[in-house]
Amino acid sequence: MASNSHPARRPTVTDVARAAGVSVATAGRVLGGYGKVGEEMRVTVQEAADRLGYSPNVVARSMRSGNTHSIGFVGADISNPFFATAMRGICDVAREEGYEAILMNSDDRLETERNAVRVLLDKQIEGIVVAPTSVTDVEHLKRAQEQGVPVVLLDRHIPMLDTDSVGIDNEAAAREAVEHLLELGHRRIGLLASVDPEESPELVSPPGSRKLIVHGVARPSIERIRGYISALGGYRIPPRRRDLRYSPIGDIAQAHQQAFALLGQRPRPTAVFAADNVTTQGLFTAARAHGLSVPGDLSIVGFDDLDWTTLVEPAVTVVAQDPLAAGRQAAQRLFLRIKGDTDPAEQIVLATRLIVRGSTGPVSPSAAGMPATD
Amino acid sequence: MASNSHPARRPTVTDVARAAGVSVATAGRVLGGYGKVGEEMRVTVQEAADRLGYSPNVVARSMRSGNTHSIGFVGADISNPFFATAMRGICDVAREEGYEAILMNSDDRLETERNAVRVLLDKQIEGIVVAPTSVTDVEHLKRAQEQGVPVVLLDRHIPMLDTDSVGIDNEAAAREAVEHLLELGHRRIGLLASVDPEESPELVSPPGSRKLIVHGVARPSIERIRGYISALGGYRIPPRRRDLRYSPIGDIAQAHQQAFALLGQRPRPTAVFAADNVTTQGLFTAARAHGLSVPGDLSIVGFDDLDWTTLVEPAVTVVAQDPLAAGRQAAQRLFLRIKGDTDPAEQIVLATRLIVRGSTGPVSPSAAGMPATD
DNA sequence: TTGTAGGCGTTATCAG
DNA sequence: CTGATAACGCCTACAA
Repeated sequence: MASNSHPARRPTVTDVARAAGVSVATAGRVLGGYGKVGEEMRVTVQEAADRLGYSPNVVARSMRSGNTHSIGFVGADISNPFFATAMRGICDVAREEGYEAILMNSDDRLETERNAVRVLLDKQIEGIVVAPTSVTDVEHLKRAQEQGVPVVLLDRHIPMLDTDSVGIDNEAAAREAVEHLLELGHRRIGLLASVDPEESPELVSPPGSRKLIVHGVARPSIERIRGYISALGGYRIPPRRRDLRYSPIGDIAQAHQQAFALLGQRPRPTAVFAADNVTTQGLFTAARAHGLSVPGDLSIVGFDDLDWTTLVEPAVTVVAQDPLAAGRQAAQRLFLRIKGDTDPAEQIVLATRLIVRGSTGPVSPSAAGMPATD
Repeated sequence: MASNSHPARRPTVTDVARAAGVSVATAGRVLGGYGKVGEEMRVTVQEAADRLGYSPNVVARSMRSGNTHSIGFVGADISNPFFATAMRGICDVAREEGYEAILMNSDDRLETERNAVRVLLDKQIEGIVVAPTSVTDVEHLKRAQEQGVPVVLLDRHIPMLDTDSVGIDNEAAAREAVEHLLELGHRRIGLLASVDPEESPELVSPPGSRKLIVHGVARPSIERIRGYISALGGYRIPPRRRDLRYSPIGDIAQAHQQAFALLGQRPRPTAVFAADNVTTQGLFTAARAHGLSVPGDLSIVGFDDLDWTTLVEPAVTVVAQDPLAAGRQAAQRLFLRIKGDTDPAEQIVLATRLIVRGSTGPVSPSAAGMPATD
């Protein structure tokens, strides 16, 4: 009842030792569970510890041992379902290993990410999982590695950095999605993608060529655009600039507008591939706003198997990835490195799956304003 | 180029002091930004620090000062959108204060939660935001407070614990939702709720009374059931046991099944209130599985304004809360306490909003198998 | 088996 | 203003 007014300083090994009438070394051995201690001593000390409510100060322990048993995770935004689920996987693996995870949001801003990494390093975390904002500006990540703190990349691979990464084959996944549409007879297929306004992709057609080439760093959306172009190429269809629309990352309103504009064209694409979950949602609402019947007037393929894609009518055909597995794998890889594994960096590619649902169907003659060229 | 093979030990104040040819005390003053240092010394030390790439070891700093600049968050599951968004709010406020957040999932299991809290305390975090699993078993939280570590409750209030809490008025929110249905003329209104199988609510009718009373701790779902009963009571409608269905927390398949069973009754309720986002989804899919037209055959009110509720047709009428604000407020409260505020514990009640959308409409004569009793 | 002493990196205290 | 020194709580040599 009579608790001290000032919040009772946590008892230390020294306190327990004094209370038990033994040396700090002995108390330490019992409480830390190392070395040899006689049976009587052990119980005496343990009783004293229990009585005082002793619990180890892991900060002091970390200070001595150098092991903080903490890892860091840096992602764009934890409220994004992809990162939230990945974080869940990371936390699960961390717990299995007796570690905890510190979470930092980068908001997809390089400066914030750099800060986050620095803070984590200063906190002496033993490893970092990061979904990097930039694939070119990576000094901060390199520095971490040089300090002996392993880094695992999530959702992105950085060739110039000798680092494990966990992700998917974005180009192949997109290609599969678009090929699905092509096989259904669609020939005019639009694309929606989220891009960083600062480093938006450039579509270049070399002089004298009808071909279109994408310039830009290896962000997921860029690679997915490549997949789209590549799939069309397989059918000898040149992509048209007007059929590719971009919106800023994470901006659902812009995604809707871009999709709406894309679908307002005459003639209109008979199918659209949305390269990420935000544009998928924008595409879906835009199709409805235009009063288009799906898949009658328009076929839709989206990215990421979010709940809502099965709840709407018709359910949306999507490219599915597994963020929980991605998080787990990234963490597992990280712990291998923490434990000293020095194998060459590996690029782990997780499977994606095209889930065909009601939003895609054969091209209808009425919808196809322009017949296929072949 | 010639980087050491063994990952270069981080330079310490001592290293910098030696390199600059000054005492550790002076170097410490410059690098830690405390005390008085002459201008020449300052630049000399700073240059040496930059040259060596010095960065403070905050673990050692924490060890001395006792301030780890870390807080903990314990929630059921970060991959749940509610917690993910709340965590986002917590992280944002923490960053503003120069703190970081350690995340731990409790999976809604008491034992896991206890462990999490213990680990966090041992890590010397300075405060905890927790969405507690149990409102009765709170020894671990009390212990934290006794150690001088402030605790703020999220999404739940525990009367027996003298602790700040941030949440909503679950009973009032549910009542508003059900009253909306009553005003539309519905008289037979079903309820779906997620409950902990271990402490499932009991519906008791005192002998000789037609009244139904809910026993159970103050979990959100229980309070929402109270709101449902209270709303019906306002219209002199006795709740019927068969119209109340429960499914285990987080189990979407069970939620669907329970909803399906509820809608399979003859006569069927003309409206259903789902008390949380999982049962809302189950209710929506079950209605479709029965081929019911909404709101023609059945009106639906759900809980939580998730994305999908606006994407489906018709959009779902829901009770909306603001998890981002909840997280922010909880963290703000926590930092007040960390800074020493000793005002009496406050129970912060955030506003909810009934968003009326297409899934609710007036009761149709054909759907009402049984006329109202009055 | 038990105890003593020192140090991890930082900051605070005290002299100079 | 600067420097030597002790201390935070724990663990590990080493000595007894």
